[in-house]
Amino acid sequence: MSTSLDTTFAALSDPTRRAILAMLLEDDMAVTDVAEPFDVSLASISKHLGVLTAAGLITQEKRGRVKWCKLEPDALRAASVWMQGFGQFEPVHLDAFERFLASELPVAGDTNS
Amino acid sequence: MSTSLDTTFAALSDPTRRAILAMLLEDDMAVTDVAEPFDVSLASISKHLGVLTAAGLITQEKRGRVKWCKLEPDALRAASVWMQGFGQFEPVHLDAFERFLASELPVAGDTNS
DNA sequence: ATGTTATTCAACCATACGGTTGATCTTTCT
DNA sequence: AGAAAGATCAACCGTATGGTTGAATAACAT
Repeated sequence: MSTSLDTTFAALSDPTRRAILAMLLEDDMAVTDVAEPFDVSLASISKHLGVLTAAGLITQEKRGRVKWCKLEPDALRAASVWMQGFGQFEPVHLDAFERFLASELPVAGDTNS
Repeated sequence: MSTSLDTTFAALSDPTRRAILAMLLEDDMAVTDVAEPFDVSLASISKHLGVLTAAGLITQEKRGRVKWCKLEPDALRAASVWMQGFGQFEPVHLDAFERFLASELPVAGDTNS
């Protein structure tokens, strides 16, 4: 299952995809609902979800005509281990994480890099 | 100083660049020496170093005609925090990190993704 | 049977990326 | 001064990426 670090990091390099992951952190979602907050076409989101799936960061399960997207946090483990090897980062403060999520929300149409 | 997660993750998505970072973990290096183990042109490595510099992952200082590359592990902090928010990854075993480094070494010309 | 909703496919476009080669610039060595 | 070493620049090439639109497929509703 473990896809390469190449794929993982490439998947994480896009802000839309990171925002999607953050959304899925709260709960599983249907493709249409994932797409709702973003200002791009559904097809584009579908592609992003494909990239995330290929990277193993999410899984998709079709139930009826709805395809549910589910976060797979374990896929981040390899990348996380790799990165932590470069510095003894102090244990994560949930606060810091919350701030990052906030700064990356898709909400408004601002193209905050 | 903090460049965007976009830039950081994109920089990390290339195996050559990750290998360069791993090399710099041991010691500062001149551009030519960085390039030595790789099977690509010096210009290509120079570009990679430019990407890493733009991402803040390394700094370059010219001394004489030699440009020294220095790892800046702090630049990984933001990305590390972001990732750890997605899972309660147990504290890093240095062993695991060593294994990753080994699996990513540029040594032979094998294109191990 | 027909329509509507959920999602993807296919073709296309512009831009970015990793690589190359050859010229260029700066610094050191003799 | 002239040559060699260290590194980047510039132009180019092929492929990948993120976006679009319109058609297609699949499942549910009437």
